[in-house]
Amino acid sequence: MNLLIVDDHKVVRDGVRFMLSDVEGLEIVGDASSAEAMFAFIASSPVDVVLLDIRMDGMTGLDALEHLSAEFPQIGVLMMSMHDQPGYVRRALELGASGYLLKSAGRDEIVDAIHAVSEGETYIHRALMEPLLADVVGTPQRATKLSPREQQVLQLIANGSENKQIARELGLSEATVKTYVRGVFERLDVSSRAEAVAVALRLDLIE
Amino acid sequence: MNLLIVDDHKVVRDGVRFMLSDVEGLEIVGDASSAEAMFAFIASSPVDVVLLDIRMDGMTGLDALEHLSAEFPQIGVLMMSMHDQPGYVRRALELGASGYLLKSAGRDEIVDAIHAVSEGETYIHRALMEPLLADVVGTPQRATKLSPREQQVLQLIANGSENKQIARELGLSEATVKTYVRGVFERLDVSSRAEAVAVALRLDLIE
DNA sequence: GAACCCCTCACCCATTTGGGGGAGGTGCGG
DNA sequence: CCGCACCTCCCCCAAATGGGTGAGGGGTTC
Repeated sequence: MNLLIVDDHKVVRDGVRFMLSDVEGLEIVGDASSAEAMFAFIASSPVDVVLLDIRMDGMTGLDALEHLSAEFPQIGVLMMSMHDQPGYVRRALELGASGYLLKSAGRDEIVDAIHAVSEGETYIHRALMEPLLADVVGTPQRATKLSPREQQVLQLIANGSENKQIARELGLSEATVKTYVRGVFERLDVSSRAEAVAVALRLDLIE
Repeated sequence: MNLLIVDDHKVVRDGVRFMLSDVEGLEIVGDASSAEAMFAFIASSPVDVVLLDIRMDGMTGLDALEHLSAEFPQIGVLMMSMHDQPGYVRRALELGASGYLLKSAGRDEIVDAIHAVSEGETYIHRALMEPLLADVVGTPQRATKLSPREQQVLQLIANGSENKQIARELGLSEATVKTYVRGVFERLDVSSRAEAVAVALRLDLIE
């Protein structure tokens, strides 16, 4: 089985390499420090499972995941993250991830997860399952995606712009901007710009 | 020389361990996954240099750094981070760090940094020096710290509260809350609550 | 073609925010 | 003791925000 490690932190790449170096039937065929490098590698070499960091420079892990599972659905993607918020897990699964690991995971768990993913199963870290299920069953799931315009507007809000400035910046009327802001509030289930920014930053919807 | 690794991600701890396992004159005497564990270890065993993740569960790396350099000034602290914002670096140095590494660092850089720190020098990742200097020389340095009250207020703002609610929550008058908000704006050099939340989240001043 | 989402804009209205000013109190370090 | 930072509160005022309702057009999907 061919494993590709994608993470922009060299210590993590090397750490995983060492941890998995003596696992039977598993070959680490490469590593990449960016989404671009990952796609380049996949295009030239067969890969069965990708171990993908959820947060990277430039294109984030989630964006990369989206393209990856759209273009190469046969490849199993195991997301790795330092975040244990259910929102991340949910979004990753929606975008086609086969598994979700925390960076606090030990060797055995990583190996288990890779095996599970290579056999088409889904592996989720134990500690994440419960809140995830509660999230699914329970509350009116907070959205995990904004429309492009909404995202733009929220980004500008996070940068300190007020509606008038945003309208000018985007070439819209102020009324339209207000409509988008309301849309953001609804989707994120918040009631102020500040809270919206907090939530969106946590969910990686904006930078 | 005795090195202690502190990071809540097991892959990072193990990665560093493997990377440094064959370095002459360097002994990795232990690792810890939390600030509490770190202090417990230091209390019972001599440590020369601590490799400390800037972000951890519970007490953050920066909090831990503050206590560490206050109580054990003879210990060299090398901060490790995924963040390359100058704000982090500045704050870490203010709090007594001897060096600052990115997690994208390779083996050689880590070894260099540890040696530098053990000899009392300060090691900063090349790419971080320039913006840091620009920051020092240039613009009216954005503050890196809020007063406790300001921090509380901003935290509530990030959670969606408005001034009246904050006042009730903290048992203050609305006027007082407004004063704190103005203080936050000044310190962070921003002009809206939303921007303040964005900046503070990035600087880890609030959760 | 009907349902649905996204984009765009408008009007109304109460409340909140942002930005000045000032002013007392505590407590700590030089 | 004096400054300084922090905490607390008050006044004023213009501007921005949040919360409705409504409405037309474009595109996709079923």
